[in-house]
Amino acid sequence: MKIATWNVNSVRIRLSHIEKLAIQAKPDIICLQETKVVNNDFPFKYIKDLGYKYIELHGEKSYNGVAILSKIMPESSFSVNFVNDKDRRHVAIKLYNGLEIHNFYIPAGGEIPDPLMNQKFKHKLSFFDEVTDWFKTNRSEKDKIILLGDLNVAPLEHDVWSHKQLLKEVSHTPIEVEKMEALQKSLNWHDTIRRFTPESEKLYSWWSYRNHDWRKSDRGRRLDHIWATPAIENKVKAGYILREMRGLETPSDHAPVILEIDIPE
DNA sequence: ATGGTTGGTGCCCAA
Repeated sequence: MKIATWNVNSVRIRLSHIEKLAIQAKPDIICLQETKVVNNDFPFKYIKDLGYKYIELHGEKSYNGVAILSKIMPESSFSVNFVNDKDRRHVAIKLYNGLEIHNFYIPAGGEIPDPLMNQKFKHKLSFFDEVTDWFKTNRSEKDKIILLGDLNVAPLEHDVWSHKQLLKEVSHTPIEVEKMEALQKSLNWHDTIRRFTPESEKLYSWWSYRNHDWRKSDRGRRLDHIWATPAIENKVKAGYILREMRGLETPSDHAPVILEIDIPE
């Protein structure tokens, strides 16, 4: 199986980009974040014509929104509204082979990394706490689960272009990394992408629109992740980032991340 | 220290 995650920053304006991913990488399942559209206005026909007959949505107007596009029929799907608010940031599917996939769009957290001064940062930290509790309460590390999406934290020194310059920047502050590590410990999740690129090597999935030449300045961050429980860790065959998709015409600021895993459908 | 760009919206917000 091949599974992709991609923050597309509006699904309706990125249809040709999704088509390119579908044709070139041929994922069985594509998880999207920041679809920015209510369920009724989702471009169903275009996506189904690409071969993704099964579409699970948790969308909202203008902001956030997640989707799972699948060639394989899911057994069931569900969404959780973490931090008890209206944000649509999670959707999950369970397949007939027992594999469960959780697609997340974790809050970005605003500009100021202080939960007392900045409600958005507080929201982000609480979101991590609730997701951690949810997995501890409802799932076990013996379950076959993939957790993926735009987690909006670059945890490792070489997940950002300058560790030193970003220590006080939201996405790379010690408190956020601590929250992410607590989530990682909840089910002993494995970072499937870093297994294939040594921690000493720079690896990014996002480059700001605010750099004139993203390729030249290369001031990226690894905000998008794919994790697996220990139960399926040994089935993982490959994990990588499709950097070239950041260089398409009118691109998303994120690149897709791909997992190849040896689990029969 | 500041500003830089994009998307969806509606007389700016969020990233």
